Amino acid sequence: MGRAPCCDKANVKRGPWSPEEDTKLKSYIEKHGTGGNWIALPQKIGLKRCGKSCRLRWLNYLRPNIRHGCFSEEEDSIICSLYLSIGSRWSVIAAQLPGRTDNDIKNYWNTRLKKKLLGRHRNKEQKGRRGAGMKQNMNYNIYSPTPMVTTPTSSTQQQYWPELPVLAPVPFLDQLVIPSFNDHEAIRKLLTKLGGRFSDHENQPNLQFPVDLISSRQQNLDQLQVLSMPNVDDGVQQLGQTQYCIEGAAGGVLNNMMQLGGQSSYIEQVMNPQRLEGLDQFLYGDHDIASTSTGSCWGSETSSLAYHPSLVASNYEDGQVQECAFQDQLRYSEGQYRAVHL
DNA sequence: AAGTTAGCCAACCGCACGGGT
DNA sequence: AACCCGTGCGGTTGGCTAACT
Repeated sequence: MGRAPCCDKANVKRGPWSPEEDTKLKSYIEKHGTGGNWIALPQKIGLKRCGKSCRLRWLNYLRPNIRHGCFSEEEDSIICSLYLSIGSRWSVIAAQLPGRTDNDIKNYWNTRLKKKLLGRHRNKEQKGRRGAGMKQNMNYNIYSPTPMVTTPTSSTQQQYWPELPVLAPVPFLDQLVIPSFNDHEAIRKLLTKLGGRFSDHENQPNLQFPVDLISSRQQNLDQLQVLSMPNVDDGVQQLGQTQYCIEGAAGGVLNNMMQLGGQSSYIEQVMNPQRLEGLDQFLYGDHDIASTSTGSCWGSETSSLAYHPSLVASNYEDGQVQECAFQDQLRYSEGQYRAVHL
């Protein structure tokens, strides 16, 4: 025997919402709030709708500051980065894009962004098979959390990305489904080609996040820290230790990140513009990706996390919360995400 | 012009989780 | 500890529209 349905399916209206229904729901919630009980809400208003349907309509369409369509390049980059790191956690991704809903992002990813990525990838691969040479300067790595290091052992002072910490366990990601060889994997491989370089996880099982970077990052967050969803809280507390930035962000996002804090930020330390080039060019440019070979591979099937605090806090400037984005985040999260002034 | 296909997106479904009892 | 119930979430569906044949 399954659980009882949340409402009487026979007596609730389904399908598209009428303007009248929208008005009723919106005006009521604006005046009285949800009352903490979506199930009872439609009866109070006199709507013949399921409570869940009301909630969905409000969250995805009626609540203030909702934006639909016209995703910016920055948003594309953020979505891609987060998707590659945390998978289809649409609500988490949406929380980073004020005004966007998880449903919107999900639809956008499934209908456009994924195809955009794969389409380009395939085109480039075909190109590559036609004999394109190796591109040597594609050594940026949008995933590595570590700063570029100049090795004195090289006569040319070559820079390299230390193979650190590649797959540090992220508490709330340990249940991620290991992707089969499907689109996820294809995209991951693609992004790897863009420069994702991962160390051999098996050979370096106990990698730790560099302490100096942790402290640096945390100093920048002393104005405000955004704690993530409940089951993520523990992970957030360990952000500095376990998470690293993969934001293949477009310039605006990067700028926002760099604005965080007055001092040299984590992002500045770990991000090399060259490394961002890959994703952006992949998305928007005409970079010859397939001709690139970095010998990269994903160190493990488990996903790493891109949910770095700098991204979370990308709407903050000089420690001040930009009110709109802040409130929107709070509103959207409905308590699932808590902004905490420390 | 009519039929077919593909793309998009709002809405629904069902499961998991967490709080309350 | 077990159960109930509301909520949140991701996956899926169905309808509308545009593009194509």
